[in-house]
Amino acid sequence: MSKTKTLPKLHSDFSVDCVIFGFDEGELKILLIERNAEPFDKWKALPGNLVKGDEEIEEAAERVLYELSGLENVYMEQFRTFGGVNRHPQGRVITVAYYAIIQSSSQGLHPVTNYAKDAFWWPAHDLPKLAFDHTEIAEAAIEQLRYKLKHEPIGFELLPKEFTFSQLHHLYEVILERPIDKRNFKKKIMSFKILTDLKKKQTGVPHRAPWLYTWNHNKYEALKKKGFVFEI
Amino acid sequence: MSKTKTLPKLHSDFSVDCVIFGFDEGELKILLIERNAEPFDKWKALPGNLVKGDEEIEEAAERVLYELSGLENVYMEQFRTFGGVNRHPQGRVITVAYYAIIQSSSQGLHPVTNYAKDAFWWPAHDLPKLAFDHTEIAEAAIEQLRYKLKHEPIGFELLPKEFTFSQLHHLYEVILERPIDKRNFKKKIMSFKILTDLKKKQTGVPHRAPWLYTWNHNKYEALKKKGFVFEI
DNA sequence: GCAAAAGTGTTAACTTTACACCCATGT
DNA sequence: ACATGGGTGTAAAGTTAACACTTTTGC
Repeated sequence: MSKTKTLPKLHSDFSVDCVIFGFDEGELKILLIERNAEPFDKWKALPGNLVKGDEEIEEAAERVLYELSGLENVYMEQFRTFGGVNRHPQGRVITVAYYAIIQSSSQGLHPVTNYAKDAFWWPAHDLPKLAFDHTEIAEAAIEQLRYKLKHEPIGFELLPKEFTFSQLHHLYEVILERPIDKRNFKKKIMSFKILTDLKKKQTGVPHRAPWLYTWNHNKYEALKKKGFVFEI
Repeated sequence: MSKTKTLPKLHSDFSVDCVIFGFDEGELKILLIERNAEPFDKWKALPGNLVKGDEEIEEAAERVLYELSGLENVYMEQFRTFGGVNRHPQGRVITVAYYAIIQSSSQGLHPVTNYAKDAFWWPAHDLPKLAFDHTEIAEAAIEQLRYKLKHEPIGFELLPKEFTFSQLHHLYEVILERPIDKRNFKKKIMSFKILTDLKKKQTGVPHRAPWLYTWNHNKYEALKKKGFVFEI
């Protein structure tokens, strides 16, 4: 018998949890579910699931998001792994946490599974008690989001494809929790040259109609290659 | 029988891997070991180990570092979890990767275990082929280190307690791989007021003796609380 | 006295901040 | 015509970048 054949078989049960951010009604929201199985039956929780034996971790995170929202190709990033010894009542289950950023939170969710019907948006600044260590995970994700917002152009991912300058401005003020000068903010964003002016105005507003913009992702990627760094 | 009692038992075998950085002979180095067990017997690898059932992940990373170096209370941070389906020949073993930064790499290692005797420093810019997916892990850690070096005062952790300005300057130039103006760099670092001037000079050098400084960790923490952000 | 690295200041270019009024639209 | 939010420019302050020579020490 060769040496390698005598090696013990190893096995992992581990999960992914997703902190899915949306921005709606002028505030940052997180998608929660109500569990309908033990452990923590009936508790609110982050969407998550065990990772299958033949599944890449990121695939699993994408699956969780897809089942809940019908969305694919969304901004998603692994940010930390949580593995407290007693975090899971069924044994040692570590969880790899991802955060995702999706557009237009109230509309546009097309859940694919049954259990997703109980998903709902919750204001990020006022989270309820969550199952497992999900409160800690969600808070870490919010911190991470704030950080990213300052250093990468991810704010656009939270807005509809066509958005106004005020929407973007508000988003930054709300998530970073500080006032930002409107004119200076516009100058800075414009100087990056990563927005396309759609040359059309929003309609149906009871005041001066604002111009619409869209984010030019390709242009950003091109600039980034040349060493450009986004900073607010 | 209550519902909870029927839940299946879950179990994880997972590991930590540590990318331990040192700075010596004017270059960035990584601590490697040569494995003396299957799988990947005789291969060079990152130090790492399975996490015990009742052990916190961070504890496990600290244990790995301690066994190899005798060091505790070292700058260490989890940076990503790697879980490719086929990364481990014995089954699905995901690994939580940490990087650590230690002072004065060539001296000062006091390994605690036997297997650590085969640990050695290797230049970070010229890594050999490593076991498992360790090459990918090490490269991700180097990228992370560069990033951190620009945004947090971790350069000091790589230097001896008492260091000269040139040492610090070199360290930044070498790790960031670009020339940095000596005078401007000094002005910037000094403006942060996180160094203590030891008012004594290095001795035994065949040229003008440089002043020695030490990093004032407490002062940095105090400033950070007031909103100060370190940026190079 | 020479080789080696340490130490030091000024100016111009650029970036950031502070700040207030008029404009377009719907009702 | 008025209420609502949209849109715009300038000047002062602060920061960053470029740049070269003199000093100290050991041999």
